[in-house]
Amino acid sequence: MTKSPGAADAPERMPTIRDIADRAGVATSTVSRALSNPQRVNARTRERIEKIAAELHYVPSSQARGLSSGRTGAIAVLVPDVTNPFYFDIIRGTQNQLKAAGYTQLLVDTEEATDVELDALRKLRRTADGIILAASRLTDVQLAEAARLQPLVTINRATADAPTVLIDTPGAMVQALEHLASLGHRTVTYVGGPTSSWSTHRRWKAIEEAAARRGMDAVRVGPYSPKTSSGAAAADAALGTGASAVIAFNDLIAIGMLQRFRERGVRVPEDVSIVGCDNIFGADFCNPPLTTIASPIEQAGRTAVSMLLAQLDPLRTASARRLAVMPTHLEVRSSTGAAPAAERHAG
Amino acid sequence: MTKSPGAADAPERMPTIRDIADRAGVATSTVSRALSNPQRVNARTRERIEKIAAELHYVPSSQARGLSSGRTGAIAVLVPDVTNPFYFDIIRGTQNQLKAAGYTQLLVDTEEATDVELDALRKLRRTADGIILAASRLTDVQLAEAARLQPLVTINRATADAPTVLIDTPGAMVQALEHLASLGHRTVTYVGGPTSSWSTHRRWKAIEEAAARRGMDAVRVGPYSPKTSSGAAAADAALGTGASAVIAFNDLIAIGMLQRFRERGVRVPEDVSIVGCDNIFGADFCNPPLTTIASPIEQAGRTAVSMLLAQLDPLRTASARRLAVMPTHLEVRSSTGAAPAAERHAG
DNA sequence: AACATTGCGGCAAGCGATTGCCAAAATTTG
DNA sequence: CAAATTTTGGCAATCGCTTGCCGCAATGTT
Repeated sequence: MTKSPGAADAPERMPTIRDIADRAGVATSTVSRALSNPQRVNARTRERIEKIAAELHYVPSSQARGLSSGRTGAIAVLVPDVTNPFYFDIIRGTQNQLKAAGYTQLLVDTEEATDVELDALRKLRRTADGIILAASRLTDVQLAEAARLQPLVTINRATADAPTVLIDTPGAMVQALEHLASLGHRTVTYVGGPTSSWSTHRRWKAIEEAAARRGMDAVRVGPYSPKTSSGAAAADAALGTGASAVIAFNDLIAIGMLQRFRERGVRVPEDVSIVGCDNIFGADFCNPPLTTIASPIEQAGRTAVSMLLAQLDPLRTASARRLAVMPTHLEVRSSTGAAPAAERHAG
Repeated sequence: MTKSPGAADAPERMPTIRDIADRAGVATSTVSRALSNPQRVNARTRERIEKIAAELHYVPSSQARGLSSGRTGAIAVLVPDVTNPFYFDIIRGTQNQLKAAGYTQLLVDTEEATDVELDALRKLRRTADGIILAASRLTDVQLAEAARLQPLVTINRATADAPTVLIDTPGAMVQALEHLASLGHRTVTYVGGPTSSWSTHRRWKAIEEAAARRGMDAVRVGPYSPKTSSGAAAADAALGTGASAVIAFNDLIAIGMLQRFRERGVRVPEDVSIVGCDNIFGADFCNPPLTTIASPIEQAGRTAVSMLLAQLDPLRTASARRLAVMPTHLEVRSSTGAAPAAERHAG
């Protein structure tokens, strides 16, 4: 006896396709087909095989499967910062949809850095069947190259080279401006996000144009890192512009500004109005609750997954949508109010 | 000519260990060793190989590597709800540490459901080298079985069968109680979390005991789902108990309660004091800012990774820590205050 | 100088699936 | 009932890498 029977308490070997084949008295290829290509095999043998597989608690090795088939069953989701609540919503959306489709989600934080992003992308060519790239920091050329090498969908980063899910925040910026104008504001300052962010430029452009159209003044400050901690500097800078209203790149900055304004005794919205962007967790219960630009972010994540999956499926790839634009709207809460008298006279 | 040269714009085949071997004029085994077992090969040949690998932008196939070596290079992190900000901090911590160690993070949402958790665990035996199980809903037996089958570390769920990272919230509950007592509160109600949560029982027990010791009354309401939306019901129930102070299972519920209290015209902290738990994003800027139990959650994630990695490493596995307790402290903000007069007299 | 070590690299057998090709069996067709 | 098809299942080659084993060469030991 080399081993006492029953003492098999060691890291039990997992059953393989072969164990099933032996028990069923068929070849491994038949088992493989029965399990992943059901119509290729007789219904009765398939059932028998499935039964045995279930008894054995068989779980296919995605490794082996991936090696021979080329598919990995995993989709990577790249976000600039896992810390940012905005991406949480995206992650939640992708997670849901991916799980439903039987895919595994690989979560990668690119640290808002282009090189980390490129590096991850390169490594993932092997590991993932496709990529969802949120708020990419890549240049157009880099993005095109990446899209050429692997199936990819971008979120909030338009490109002709890959399907894209856009959140129409620029459109909502116009709403925000109108909202502020109707409250009597004549000048607005935009608190910009990271220079590498495609969105911040889009938003500023939208604001600039809309402001020009309605004869308002718009100035920009920044860039600021999208964190609440940037809010203090942003608030001080905004105050420096003398504007009575500010639109922030995102809610994180806006919430940070709220706190700074309080410290400095600046009342919101009496002295200054502020609108954020993204309607993140917390925007509704901060003090005062933040007027912000809301959109179905989680759905953006889900949509991105659908588009990617369509791209992966040779049958649907042709008919796949290349662009989805998520609607946005201005969620008016208490951080915006009538412009102070001084501002109105100046106008 | 079967193919026009240079027209290789198709999904380029990725270089393999073999391409490198050919160029370097060595066997694939040498390349393999040079790349993943450097001291096993001569420095000069190693350098040569590394150089060629770099030129080719070689990326090893984790699939193939995993298949032959048994290791996958991935660690799965299971959380009950990716939506919950508390887990965000954990995820951030694990993500950091895993990336630093060269591992890939697989994020899985178990939807607070035991069967989903078990199912994921089973599938992951093949896919991941180890598991980090946050706030597991498993029974002791299930957990023991899981730990037997694969390397695993739990967070906030003690068990003798696997290394554990505990956040000492019960300890902080005592602090919270003392804090409330010193403010004149005589009775406190605990708003419980999900029945399947191990933490909620631990916390209640700690409160019960501490309250008994200092002659306070403690009652429990619940269970409630850990979401802000549960706050309304929780707030109403808490009001029903007549207690002047409440300790909530977590900040999510506490923040939801804050909103409900405002709706009902109950002032915080004048009429009722409330303390949360976890110090999540938002606890500092809600209205009023929440007194809560804080701890280095992100570090808990990092520690869990370290413990798991130690377990994976045969050299360190013996010396590995089996238990880490993260310190906690009461972060006093504005949601707690002196007990209303009625309460003080009653005491 | 003869022998024992050690260092370095190659050979080849897997790891667990998938899949192209082929042949036997079952079914349809003329 | 034979020929033509279609089903069904097996064989065996891969996928890209790791690793045990072996042997040669270089170094170290008396």
